[in-house]
Amino acid sequence: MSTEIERCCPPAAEGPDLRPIEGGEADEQLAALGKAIGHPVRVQILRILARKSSCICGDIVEELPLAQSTVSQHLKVLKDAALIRGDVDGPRVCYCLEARTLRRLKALVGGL
Amino acid sequence: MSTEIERCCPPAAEGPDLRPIEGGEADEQLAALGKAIGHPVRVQILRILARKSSCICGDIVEELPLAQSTVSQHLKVLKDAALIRGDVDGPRVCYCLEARTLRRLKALVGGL
DNA sequence: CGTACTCATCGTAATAATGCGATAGCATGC
DNA sequence: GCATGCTATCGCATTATTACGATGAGTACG
Repeated sequence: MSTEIERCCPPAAEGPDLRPIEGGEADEQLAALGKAIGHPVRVQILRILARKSSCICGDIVEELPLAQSTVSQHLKVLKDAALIRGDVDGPRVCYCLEARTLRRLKALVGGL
Repeated sequence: MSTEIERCCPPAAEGPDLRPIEGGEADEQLAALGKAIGHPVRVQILRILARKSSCICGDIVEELPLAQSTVSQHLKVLKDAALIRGDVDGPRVCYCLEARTLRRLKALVGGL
């Protein structure tokens, strides 16, 4: 069997986003995404993931002056908002940006 | 003396934004703006202000199913984030979008 | 002056977010 | 199996947010 079980951070090529950019649903989505990026540490995490073109695991903890549990909690917030994805890679977890949601956020903010 | 003391929502023509789009400062700004739009009601308020091309005062309260004091509190959050501006017009207050900050938000989100 | 109107602020209660240490889960290597 | 390393989750304390009613500040009108 192949040892290349999965790679995180796929090339990211998807179709256009057909979801509406305003209305009640959109408002909720924008608010949820806004809340997710509404903390400096979480913005920093997004930047770290963007910088490392390849995805990264818990090195994020090393880059931040916070306890591991706290970073894990922020990662959970970002994951729940679908701004990042975490693929298990052996004993560690490989996080990466979820490009689709990021595009969605840009579209929603752009519609303001 | 003229009775036209001031109009809120000026034509909005300003130069380009020279502030950096990333770095510690930018992260803080993005997080602060994200937190400000991180509530459905506040997103709705922004939409209301965008819809009424002219600025509006406390009619916002009428459009929302919330107490006046609660709306006022949300308006304060948006004002503290500089996403809106409130000009006093006689006994009432005229709120309008702060286009400059909105552009700043779009630029910051776009840089993600 | 006094009333009416609009809006901000205060006080309060309930809920959510933040951060940490401790602990549990899980895959890997000996 | 057992120890090790990485991550998630739990429990807890502190602080922030949200929502409301009540009250206060301010202007306009009679």
